[in-house]
Amino acid sequence: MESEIASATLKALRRVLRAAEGGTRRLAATTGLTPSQLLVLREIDGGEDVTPGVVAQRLQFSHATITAIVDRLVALDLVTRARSDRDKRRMLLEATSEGRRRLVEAPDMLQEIFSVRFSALPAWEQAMILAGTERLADILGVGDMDAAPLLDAGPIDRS
Amino acid sequence: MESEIASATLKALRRVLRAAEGGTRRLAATTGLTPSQLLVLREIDGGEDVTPGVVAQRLQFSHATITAIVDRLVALDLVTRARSDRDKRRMLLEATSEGRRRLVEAPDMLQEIFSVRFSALPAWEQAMILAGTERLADILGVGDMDAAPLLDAGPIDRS
DNA sequence: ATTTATATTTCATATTACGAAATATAATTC
DNA sequence: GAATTATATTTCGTAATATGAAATATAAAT
Repeated sequence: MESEIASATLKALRRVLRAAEGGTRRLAATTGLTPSQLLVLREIDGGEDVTPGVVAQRLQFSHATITAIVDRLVALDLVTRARSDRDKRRMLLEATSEGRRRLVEAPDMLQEIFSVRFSALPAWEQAMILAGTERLADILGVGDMDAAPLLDAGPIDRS
Repeated sequence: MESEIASATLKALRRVLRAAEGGTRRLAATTGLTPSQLLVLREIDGGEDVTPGVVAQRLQFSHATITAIVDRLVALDLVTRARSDRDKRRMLLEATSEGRRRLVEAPDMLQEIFSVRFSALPAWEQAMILAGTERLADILGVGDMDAAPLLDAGPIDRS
């Protein structure tokens, strides 16, 4: 027994997911990168002392997958690998200037939309959307990304 | 220059996307299917006279990709293929009883969680979330593809 | 010194995903 | 009604994604 309002919300949520999805794709297309490559490149550029392990954890991919994707990014001269001095087991990943350029050239679509369309809305509507989206995120039960990068521990099992 | 409220909304939106993504993955893991296989199986089970073309359109995959995934679902005895009598170019796809069983056994966790928690909220809050989510979907700019039957997270495109 | 833990890569393998070309059927046009 | 055009799906070749298990290397603990 599902209320009318709940199913309407789910429907809207699906639209949101679909739109976000499409955005990532179009974005990847414009950069010449695959979505996964783009995600990894962003993670690398977005943090300090980024290692393959950190990226894997953040994106919920296996280490082997990250290695393969970083291989490609290095081959494309978008990323460099260097051993850490402090702990020689670790590889430090950094975006090259070309890598950063690509990210700048193909900015986050969601962010774009928000800086344009969202800010065109009246304040009360912005507030309503913010409140609704935050509550929605709460309901779906994922903690704050900054605070808890690890809550979501469900790697895919393909056995 | 980005407003505080816009970036907060963006942040909440990212939490939502993350939750949806994680949900689909965990779900696929429990069924023993890959996320893509699960999405395709759902599309097939969820409609009437489902053809590869319809599935491709709904999920925004190429026909070739759908063919490959359906091949696997058929090999797993979760789906059957049969030529349409009306139009012999078309292949009608149907979930087998085993295919339906899998879907029932592994219901959409996100939807489940959502339904339970959402209905526990007071009516005014439900209304606010609905309004916010619908506006958000409008802003993100995708039309209402009405019957998109299920939460849709993460197929990959490499163009 | 040995053991245990951590970080990453290599390897083998399955799957995803695509575009282009091929195949088959249906609908349209002449 | 034959030729053309459109539609639906598959096949083919190819690249990338993603995994688990094993290998490698370093660090930390006993």
